[in-house]
Amino acid sequence: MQYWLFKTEPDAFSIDDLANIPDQTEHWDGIRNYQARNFLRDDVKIGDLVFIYHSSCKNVGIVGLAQVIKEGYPDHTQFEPESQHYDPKSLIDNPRWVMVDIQFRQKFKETLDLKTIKQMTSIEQIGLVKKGHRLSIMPVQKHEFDLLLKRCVI
DNA sequence: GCCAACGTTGGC
DNA sequence: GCCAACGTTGGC
Repeated sequence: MQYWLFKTEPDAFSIDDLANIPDQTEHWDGIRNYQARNFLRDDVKIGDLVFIYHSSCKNVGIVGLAQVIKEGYPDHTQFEPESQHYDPKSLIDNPRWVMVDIQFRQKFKETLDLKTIKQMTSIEQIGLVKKGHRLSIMPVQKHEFDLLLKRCVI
């Protein structure tokens, strides 16, 4: 069992959107970064727990928890010319981009904001607070997950 | 909206 | 395979 952090812009898709879908399940499409793709394709497994992180918004931080219920499979939007994520170079019999399905687990009472996360010790290794921090899919170590979850208001 | 820090692209 | 130009990300 592994732990992850998925970023999303709440204006496009938020933790509330996930919670409000009838089966509370959504495919995490649109990832167009090779490192993130490799995580989705090779490492994200059924049962893994996922922090949902809101970026590019007023209240940046971890907002909730989801769980992986389907492992990597082709992201259909890469083949849709009208999609913002269309990739004309991707071949139907050799898809370049994959996605996973996740299901809502809980929304925290408060956002665990980035500022707080940065102030936490023993968490320096999480990609989120390292230089760059641009991956939209990143692994979280178990001890980091435990520390972060402990700070979340459930 | 700014801008630093990246990743990607493409000419050579 | 190098690397400059370009596009994107994301906090502020």
